Amino acid sequence: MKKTQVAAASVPDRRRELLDTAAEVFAAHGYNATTVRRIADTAGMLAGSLYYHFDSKESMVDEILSTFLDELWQGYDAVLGAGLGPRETIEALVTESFREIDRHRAAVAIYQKESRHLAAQPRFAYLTESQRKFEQAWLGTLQRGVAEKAFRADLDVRLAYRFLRDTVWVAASWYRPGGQHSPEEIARQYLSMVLDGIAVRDT
Amino acid sequence: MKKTQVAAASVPDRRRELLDTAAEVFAAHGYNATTVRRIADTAGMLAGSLYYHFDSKESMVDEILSTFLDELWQGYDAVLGAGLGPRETIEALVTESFREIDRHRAAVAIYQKESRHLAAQPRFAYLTESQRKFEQAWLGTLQRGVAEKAFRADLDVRLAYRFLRDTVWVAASWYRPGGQHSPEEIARQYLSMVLDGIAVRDT
Amino acid sequence: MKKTQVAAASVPDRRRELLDTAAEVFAAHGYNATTVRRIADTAGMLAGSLYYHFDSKESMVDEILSTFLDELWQGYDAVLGAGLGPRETIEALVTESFREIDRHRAAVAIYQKESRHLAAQPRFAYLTESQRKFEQAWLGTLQRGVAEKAFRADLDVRLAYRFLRDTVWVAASWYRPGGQHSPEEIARQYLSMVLDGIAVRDT
Amino acid sequence: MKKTQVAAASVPDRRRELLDTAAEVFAAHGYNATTVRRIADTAGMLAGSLYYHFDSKESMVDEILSTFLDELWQGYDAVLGAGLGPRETIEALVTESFREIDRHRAAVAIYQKESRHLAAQPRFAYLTESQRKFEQAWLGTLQRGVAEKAFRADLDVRLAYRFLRDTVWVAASWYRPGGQHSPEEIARQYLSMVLDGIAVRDT
DNA sequence: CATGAATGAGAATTCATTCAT
DNA sequence: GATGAATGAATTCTCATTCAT
Repeated sequence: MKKTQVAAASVPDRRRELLDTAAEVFAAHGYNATTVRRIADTAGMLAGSLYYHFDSKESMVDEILSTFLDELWQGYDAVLGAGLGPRETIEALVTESFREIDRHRAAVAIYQKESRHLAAQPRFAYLTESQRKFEQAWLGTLQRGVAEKAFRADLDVRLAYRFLRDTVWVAASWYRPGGQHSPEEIARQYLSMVLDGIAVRDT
Repeated sequence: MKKTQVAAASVPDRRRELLDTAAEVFAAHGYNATTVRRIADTAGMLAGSLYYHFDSKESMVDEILSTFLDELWQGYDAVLGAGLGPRETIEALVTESFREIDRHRAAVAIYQKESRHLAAQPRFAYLTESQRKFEQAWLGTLQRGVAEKAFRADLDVRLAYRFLRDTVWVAASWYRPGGQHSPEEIARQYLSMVLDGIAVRDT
Repeated sequence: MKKTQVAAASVPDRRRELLDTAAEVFAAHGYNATTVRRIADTAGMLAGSLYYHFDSKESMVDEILSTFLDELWQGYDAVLGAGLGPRETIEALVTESFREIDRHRAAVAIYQKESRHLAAQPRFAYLTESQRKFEQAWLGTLQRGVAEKAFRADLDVRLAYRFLRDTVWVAASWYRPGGQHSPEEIARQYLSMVLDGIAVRDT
Repeated sequence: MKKTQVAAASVPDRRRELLDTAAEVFAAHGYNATTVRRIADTAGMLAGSLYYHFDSKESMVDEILSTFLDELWQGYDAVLGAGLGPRETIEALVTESFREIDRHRAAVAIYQKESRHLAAQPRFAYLTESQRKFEQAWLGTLQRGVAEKAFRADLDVRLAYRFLRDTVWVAASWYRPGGQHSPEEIARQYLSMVLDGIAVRDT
């Protein structure tokens, strides 16, 4: 009985397993520098065998990135639809982002490093689209925050947007899941720096 | 005589010119994805001809990165040796960094994207070394700042270090020299966010 | 009991069915360009499953071609043994050929396109042998026809042989069974052209 | 001086030389079955080296076929524009065709065997276009011939067209330039058979 | 200094085939 | 009988690099 369950579950599992392996290798060495052979080696099979499961190396990144982005946007949309104030929205988005980094570190790292080149291909148009929604979400919240006097009026909002965006996502390049800080803890620290600064207040 | 002078002067100039071209292409497409042919095309010559000037593709990045780092450290060392307080040191380092981004945007972008894998090769050991000095300079200043109560005592200093470091350098990926903001202006804005936060203070 | 009968009968039927499918695909795309997977797809199974029925892709063409040639030679031998005059023999051979094209269009097309390279392998020696018998039958009949003054004395007989042979078999490349002309009708037209020419006679 | 001439001429010559080699191999083994390595071997170089001269295997056949068709149509257009009667037009077209077979045997053989598959790709649309012009030229001439009572009224003209077309071009599969018959001689014999038939006339 | 031509070591991908289930 | 997964050899193509001219 258990066997049946396992078998039933194992159909998509093999795929997922291989994609996780691929994501790890892509993240470590970069998409271009990663050979299909290396992925296969890591997965314990021959290069050609990967093609039973995937059409191409490209379709592997594709599936990795789109799966990640789907999940990311589920989280983001929940936050954005929750009717929070600007500061709380930023806090929630940052926290959600670190949770995603925790869950999909490899995918995030790939997204960081490769999305620019990949987005040039029609197949990856959704990367550009995601980028756009991203900007809209963060920039909009910042602008609302300035309007509602939650954020400083003297900020260059576009600069602040880039600052926030990069600050959060670059973390994927050094973050190691299972380390001493939980994603929530890191988010709290980041938010503290971003919102209140690192300088002691001159009161 | 003039000719000799011109010739003498133009030899390194040609080199520099080609390196600038190469840096631009490396920055735009990534080191691996950049073919020697593409660099040559951009420079208006054939791929093989580049080998009159350089030993290899690798030696091109090498020269690009080491030239950049040499200049960077000249600036950093001046700042670090000036006997400034922690906050002023951070301000000066950030400003200096944005000036470097302004002057060597391509080199900085390459450094960002490629230094991790390149550093694995002995030839690029200086990248790791630079990284170390980097960390020492920033982390040390932050720690001094906490000790001297210039920076908040409740910070995770390592986290703050990464935060600062990434925040500054990632800018190379979107910065365009000759835009509306001078590097000093951008530095001022960044520092304002980093030091005082983006939130309105509750006075 | 009935089941056994059906099963007994359906074993070779399934084989035939699969061979027909394979022949169709081979004819449409060429032997080399046809993947086992494509045959299997067309037959509604997976590539590996074909290997329950056949040893190899090669053995599929083999069976297709040899089955066809067996039947062809049965017809030819009947004609050649019937004691007809040269003109009548040619007429009968041409008619028989068009009937074969009608019945085994795919096999004929494969034979046309692939027999040359296949014949290089020992396994397909019978193709060369068939070729030889072919030449003997047609060339012999033509020579007999010239001797008996049924055919023009001024012909280059070898040329005429190739002319006839090609003329007939190439038809397999455009012939569609079930079209407006019956094979006998097409044979009649071909024979009319071949025997009497297309020009109006100047009498 | 001679050297300069040779050098000046050798630029396109190398290309042509390689294309001739490629055409020969394609014709002998089929486009698909021909590996790039084999072409390179025959040309005395390594497979990769071919890519200095050509973009792809496909672009090699492309150039082979289009060069051939260009020349063919030059000849055909001259014939078609000469204002000849139907019979003379057919005679001239057939003769011209055998001359082309003599000059471009390999290209013709490739055209015969591969144009059907190749024509499916947009890049080879000109094959379909050529096919169309072809049909128009031959079929038109035949119809005119019937109307002007040069050709028999009881012919199925479409059948006669295919008959003529195949009859002529298939010759490329066995024709060897430099054999005992000149192309003009072969054309004469073919025309004699096609126009007047192989049977002795009942006077 | 630069070109044209080639090398040779991979790279991604394809495919006939095998085999345990 | 058929499936799913894998193998391994071959194929096209890429690219850094070399070198005679």
